[in-house]
Amino acid sequence: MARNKQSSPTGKELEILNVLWQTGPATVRQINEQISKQQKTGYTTTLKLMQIMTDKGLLVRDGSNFQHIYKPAISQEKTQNKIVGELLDKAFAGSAEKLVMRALSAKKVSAEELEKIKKMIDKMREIEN
Amino acid sequence: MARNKQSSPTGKELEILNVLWQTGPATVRQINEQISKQQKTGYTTTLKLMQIMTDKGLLVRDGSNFQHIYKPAISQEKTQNKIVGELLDKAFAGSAEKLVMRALSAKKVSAEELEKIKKMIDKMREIEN
DNA sequence: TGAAATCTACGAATTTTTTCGTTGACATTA
DNA sequence: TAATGTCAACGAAAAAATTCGTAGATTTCA
Repeated sequence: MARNKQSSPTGKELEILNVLWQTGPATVRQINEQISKQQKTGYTTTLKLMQIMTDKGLLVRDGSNFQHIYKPAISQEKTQNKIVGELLDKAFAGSAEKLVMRALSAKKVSAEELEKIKKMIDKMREIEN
Repeated sequence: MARNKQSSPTGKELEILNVLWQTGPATVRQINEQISKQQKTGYTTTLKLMQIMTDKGLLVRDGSNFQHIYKPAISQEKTQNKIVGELLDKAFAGSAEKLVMRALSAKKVSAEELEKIKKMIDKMREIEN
């Protein structure tokens, strides 16, 4: 039975979701191969995790064939929003500005991307006024 | 004995660190009171956690008095950087731009703060060139 | 001083997350 | 069809994170 609304996915769950978001619906084996590139993981480990995730409502399974095909039940966008929301509370006292500042300094961002961000800010300010 | 370099603090650990960063060095009780505002937590639970954190090197303890005084052993800045770095990998495929976009849309940011961010971006672009 | 309150230390239990071995069903192909 | 390989289900174990009860030390103050 599907469980209730959850908080953010755990680390491994997120890894699995990432593969699915990037490559589309996939079998356990395909996902396990991707995951194992970074950190070798047993097949049944990934399988179990994905079964649990299905139970939680994080994944949807098509079991009509021998090989079950999984896909995310939640969008990357929504998940990212949830994660960022939780992070804001947990580590940035709710200040999105502080988080943005950290993100900008944590990693090199291309001039092009910086431009996109500025545009976004301008758009937000229009709405504000 | 102090343990090795860690990955990001766990959820509860972060809660404790937040209190310490915000209010400065404190006793277990003071911290427990703050934490319990959001989610009731037993005194010994917090105590134990803080002892473990001290062991891990996340906190420093002054035990010269009856009431031990704890303070963070790591700066908020460094911790935030680490957390954001991990988050980038885990949930944003390493793209700081995407994270920034999410953060901006996840929470209302004041015009003033938006301005600060723009300034930061401009500064970064100067360095870039 | 002695009862009550407060504190740390410690061990252990609980919960959550992650891992994996085994089993039996189905598929492939020689 | 028989051997071989792939798969999902399941239970259980291991690891990590969190919680708490109890005991003994120190402080407070009536």
